Formats: sequence, structure tokens, C-alpha cells
Amino acid sequence: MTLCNGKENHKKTHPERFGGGDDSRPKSKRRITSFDVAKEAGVSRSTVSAVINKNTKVGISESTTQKVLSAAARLGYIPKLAARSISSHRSYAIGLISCWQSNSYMLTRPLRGMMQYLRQEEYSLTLCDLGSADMTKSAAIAVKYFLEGRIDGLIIILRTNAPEEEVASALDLLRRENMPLVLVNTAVEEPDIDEVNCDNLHAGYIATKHLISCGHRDIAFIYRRQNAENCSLAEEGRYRGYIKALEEAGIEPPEDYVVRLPDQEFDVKQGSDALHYLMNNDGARRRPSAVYTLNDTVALGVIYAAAKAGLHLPEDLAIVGNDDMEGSRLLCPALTSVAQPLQQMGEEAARLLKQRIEGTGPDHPVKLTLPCHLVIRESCGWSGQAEVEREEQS
Amino acid sequence: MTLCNGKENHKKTHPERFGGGDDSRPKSKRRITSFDVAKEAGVSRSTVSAVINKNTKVGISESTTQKVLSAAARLGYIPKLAARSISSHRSYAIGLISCWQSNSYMLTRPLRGMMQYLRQEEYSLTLCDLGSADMTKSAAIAVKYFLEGRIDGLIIILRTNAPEEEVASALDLLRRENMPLVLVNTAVEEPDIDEVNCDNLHAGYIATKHLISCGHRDIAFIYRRQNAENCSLAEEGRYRGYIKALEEAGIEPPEDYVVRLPDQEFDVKQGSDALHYLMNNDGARRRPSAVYTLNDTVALGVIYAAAKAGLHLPEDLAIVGNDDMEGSRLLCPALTSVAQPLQQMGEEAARLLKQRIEGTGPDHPVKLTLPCHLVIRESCGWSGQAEVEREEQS
DNA sequence: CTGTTAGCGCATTCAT
DNA sequence: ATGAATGCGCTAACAG
Repeated sequence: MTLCNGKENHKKTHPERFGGGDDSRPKSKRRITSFDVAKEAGVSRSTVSAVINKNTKVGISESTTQKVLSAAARLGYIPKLAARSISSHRSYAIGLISCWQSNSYMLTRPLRGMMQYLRQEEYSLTLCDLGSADMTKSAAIAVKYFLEGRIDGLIIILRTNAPEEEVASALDLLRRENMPLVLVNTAVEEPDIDEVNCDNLHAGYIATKHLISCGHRDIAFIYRRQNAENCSLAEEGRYRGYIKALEEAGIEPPEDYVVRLPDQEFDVKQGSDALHYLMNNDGARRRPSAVYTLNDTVALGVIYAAAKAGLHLPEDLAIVGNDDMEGSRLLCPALTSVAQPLQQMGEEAARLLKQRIEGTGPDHPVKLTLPCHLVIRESCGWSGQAEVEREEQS
Repeated sequence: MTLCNGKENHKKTHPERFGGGDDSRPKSKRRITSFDVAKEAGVSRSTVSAVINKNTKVGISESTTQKVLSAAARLGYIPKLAARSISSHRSYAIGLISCWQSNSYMLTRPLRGMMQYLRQEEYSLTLCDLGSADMTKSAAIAVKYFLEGRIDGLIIILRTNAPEEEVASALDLLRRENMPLVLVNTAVEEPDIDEVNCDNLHAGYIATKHLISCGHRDIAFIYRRQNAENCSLAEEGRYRGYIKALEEAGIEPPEDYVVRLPDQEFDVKQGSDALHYLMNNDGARRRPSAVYTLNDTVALGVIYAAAKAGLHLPEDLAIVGNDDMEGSRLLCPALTSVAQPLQQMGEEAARLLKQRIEGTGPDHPVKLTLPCHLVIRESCGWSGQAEVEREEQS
């Protein structure tokens, strides 16, 4: 009878899979348990458990620790997670919900950071739901996993434009079960939950400041807001940074250079539309000589439209994007863009969640804000160096 | 004392999270167990277990089944996975290894199919390793998860150009533990393992046939092979389809129109290089009027290079890509491409794996080959309709 | 500092 | 067709 394999007709179906490997790694019939390790090391099972779990509450002598560890290694002992789980009430797995589709860099980059961190911490990552239109449904899945004991906590990667009420009701569902939670990219401030964001105000600030450094004064800003009250923190932050940089340079924030896109999926077409709007301005002032867009996809649309309108970049129009999307460096001209530390955000989110799960976190909700930096390429005609370094360090 | 939450200093740190939700969903101190359901339904625990697990081996009367089900629903009974796991030797989770980076469509599209299917089958998905350069390392992680009892089986999404020996040794590691396995995108044929692929021969065939239908006879093919012996099945298949279509049309396969890229990461630059090679051909024959490339990224490079060389697409050069990458429809001209049924491949892989885990699969290894279809856009100048439909149905 | 005892919640024999 | 007993492998509270 083979381990963890209820049906043995595998043996009949794939005889090749059972051929010659048995002598190289002698498979005992029985699973190695903590009992075996205890016997081998000449101690008790609870001592083994304490050593394996690095339990500091009960002091184990160094020599005993080594005895147990070497015995475990000798026997190839791998603790059964289900058994640990049933008595420790932990699954050593965390769940992930992303409001972004599975191919979005807003998911994949943080994901890398999470996996890297969790692997070294002996946690695994279970996908709950990706790119769902209905956050409440996603939350329900996570709740089920939590109640089953599949996951110990949850990271949620939010969209900046997620409907406020939907987020609130989804979070309530999770709070009700007292599930450890960390939010990445918070759209709405939740005072009682750990959050990891990047410094969007600074993003808008360094982007705009760079354009000013390149000699521009007529700088447009393209973003999106749901409505006057309910705008996403991320985009509003970038807007405020844009305003701040202009004001510092003594430029009056030009209201008719600010384009508010309708609230829908980002698309290159939105960028084209925005540029057309800016070009056909009512003539009260010059057309902008530079644009900062809330992301690179929209910037791509601006580039397309500008090329079609016969504008040469960056001479006729300078442009800065946001997010440093893959592919932005391949554009003509290669796009200057504000990079978010997405991988690091994922790692920090995982770290915070682990602390919450294990109760080792601070007594107050943690609000992490990580710095962005500017990736300078060709789309603004910048040729300097010093400025670059200064911005990147900040 | 709250459920599944060892530390209660949460209560101290986030008092808001414990405020008013308690009356809406009365949380009993104790977890609802099968014992409670048995008592409520007036039956025994084993009956509850049999009903919940739809165990057909032991016959339960319809009326008892209903009694149990309604009692379970009334109490909000959610079986503890760890407990089920410890006695059933199943985790109801499957693992995923992808040789592709987390943002690659070769991972994300199948992933959608898997998650959708697994959710309805009450399995969860645990990420083992994504985009690792070292498959043996990935396999070691999966083995650990399997031995811990975190996962019941594994789906591996392979790269077409993964080194043969590395794949073999990684698979040996997995086979040795007798782990249920399904391969997506097999680079090397493994006679004893279930595999899901798309019909790459047909992909090359319909792409080339389409170009012939557009009136082209001088058709180049850009692909990549590691060496003469060890070439990936996927790319070799596309090559064979290309040859087949040419031969059917009475065109002699032109050896100097076949470009073999060096074995490295795909890049637009490779596409540019390939076109330059084709353009500077030794003059023994005309330059090709059409190109089929093994994927859209390389096609993008060809488009760039063609534009720089002053060629107008599709008049001067027609082009068909492969994979129908996101963004290919946004190119100028919008790229005609062979689409793989990646999402469906993921779903089928999950289905096969579940069968293997539960021992309900066929007695022989399953080799699924799913059809590709051509997505016709502007890059070949095609204006017909009938051909499109025909290809898509095949 | 270490060993003994007692569950955890479920699936799975076997009896009935 | 159903119920009672047994064990899965581990952790945690205790006693020594």
C-alpha cells in the first residue's frame, strides 16, 4: 500500500511509474512520524514537536535540539500538515484575492514578492479568486476556505476603482469571521486593517517635477475618478502630487489641462480621446507641451494619437506614464514612467499577514507606504543625470 | 474564545473588528462538528460523514440524506479540512508549477480554466513555483508539499524549450513519490504521464494555408530550435504544419526561408534580426512576401523592422503570428494569429488530474490534443469570410 | 528542562 | 441501512 494514495490501480495503469526507483530511495510502508523521530533521538514526541516548531515557550537544550534535528534528517521526517493543523488550528497557508485579472502586473508583480517571502517562511499560497467582477463572491470563497481551515489569513489586492460599497460589504464578510487581513492598493481607507500602498502623491510629484525640469510649464494630467466624492486614493494622490509640483514651481494648476476619464477599464483608446480633447482645447491657452498619465496603457494611447496627429515625441509632446509596465521600454519613444515597488509591496503584505496570523504584529493597524521612483527613458527628451539620481533616492 | 485564532490579542489591537457583528450571525463558542449535525439530525456521525462525502459504497436512504443535509445547513456545518485530510489522506488541493513567469499568458490563461473548474469541484489551487529557472528546484518544492499532504497532485506547465535532461530529472523526482501528474505543453514526450497540448501541426498548417489563400507563395517561417535532435515538440509541430501546407499547394519547401532563432528568451529583437536575414537573402530567389512566426512577440519584431525598412504591411509583407497574445489586436496592422485554447487546456488538465487523484481516470495515460484556430485580422490583407469560418470550425 | 496525558474532527472499519 | 468503536499524527497543557 502506497502512501497518500487511496487507489492502487495506478499501479496497474502506469506500471512504468513503479519500476526501478524503489531501491534508490527505500520507501518504507509506514510513514515516518514524530514517534519514530522521538524513538530515534531517544526523547519524547513533545520534545520533537517543540524542536520542529522552534517553540520558544518551552526551553530545549541545545544538545537535545541537535539530537532531534539529526534524527529527523536521518529518517527523512516530514511532519504531516493535516495533523499539525488539526491540533494547532493553523494551515500554514495564506489566501489571495486579486481584483485584477490573472495577467495584470498589479497581481503578478506583488505575487512574486509574496511567494518568495512565504516560501522561506514555510507558508504556502492558495489562490482564492482572481479578477472577479464581484468582490462579495470572492470574499465568500475566502471565508469558506478560512472556515474549512484551508487558509489562515488573506491578502487582497484591490483595484483603485472598486465600488466602495462592494468593498465595504466584502470586508465586513471577512471581518465577521475575524480573519487576519492585509490590503494591497487600498481604494478606501479601512482604519482597522493593515494596508500596503505606494506613495502615490510622490509619484505624481516626481513625474510632474521631471517634466518641469525638462523645461515644460504647460503640463496636462490625465486620470480618472468615479465622481467628485468617491475617487480612488491612488489616483487622487497622483493628482495632488501633480498639483504640488506645479505650485512649487510657481505654475498655476491649469484646470483645463486636467482630463478626467470616464470610469471604465483602461484602454489605449482612452488615451487617444484624452489627447484629442487636449489638442482641441478652446483656444483660451496653448495646447499642453507635456502630459502625465495615470498609467502606461493610457500613455500608450496618447503616443498613438500623437503619432497620428503628426506630433513628434518628445519634441512636440513630452509624456510620463505610471506603473512602468512591461513593454513601455519598447515603445517609440521608450516611455518614461513612475515605477511602483509592486514586488516589494507583495512581500511586505505577506510579512504583515504572517505577523497578524501569529499575533506578533504591533498593537495597531499598520499602514505601509512604499516609495515610487522615476524610470527615465526617452519620452521627455531628458539628457541629464543628477536629477535622476536625486529622484530615485527620495 | 474565537474560532481558529490562537492569539486573542487581536481583540485588543483591533477593537473595532469585534464590534457589532455578533448578533447578526451568532457565533457559538464551539465549532460545529459532525457530532452536532448527527445529534441535530438524529443519526450517527458516520451517517453524516457518508452523506457529506456522497459515499456510494454505503447506501443511505433518501430520507436520512435529507435529514442530514438540512441539519447541516441549519447549523452552518463546514467540515474541517484538516480532519478530513488526516483520515482520508487527501488535501483537496492541487499544486501548480509553471515554467513561465507569473505574467505570461502561457500561465495566466490556463490558470483561469483551472481555477474555474477546480472551484466547482471543491478543490483549491496551491501555487508551488512560477517561472523558476531551475525545474528541479520547483519539483522539490512540489514534492515537499505532496509529502506534507498540502497537495494531492500537480499540474506542470512546461516551456517548449525547457532543457530535456532537467525536465526528465524533475519528473523523476515526482514520479518517485508516486505523485499524480498532468503536463501542459509537453516539451518532451513522457509515455506514462497525462498530457494536454494543442495541435501545433494544425496551427502551422492553417497559418500557412491562410497565407497561401491570400495569394502568397514565398512564405518564410521563423522559429527556434535548440539543436537538430532536441527541438521542442510545439515548434517542430508548427514547422511540420508549415511544410505540409506548402506541399499540399505544390510549393517546394524553401529551406532558405526557414529562420532558426538562437535558443533564448523571445524578444522583439529576434523578430527584427530574422527579417533582416530574410531581406538580405543571397539573391538566389526573391525575398519572401509573407512570414509565419512561432509567436506574436517575434511577429511584433518583424512588424517593427518592416516598418523601419519602409515596407508597408500587409501589401509588401503579410504576417501571421501564433498565440493570439493580448495586444496583438492593437498593433498596426492588427495581427492575424493562431490562437491556442489555453484556458480550455488548463481546465482539461485540472479535470485529468482530479481523475488521477481519485482513481477514476482511464487505465492508460491520456494524451489530449486540443484544436487551435486562426484569428484573422489585418496583417495579411485578407478580405474573405468563408475561409475564416472553415478554419475556425476545424 | 523533559515526558505523560489528552484531545483535535473526521473517515473508516466492523457489528447490528 | 445505520451506529459504535478505533485510529490518523500531531500539539498543548500539564506534571515531574
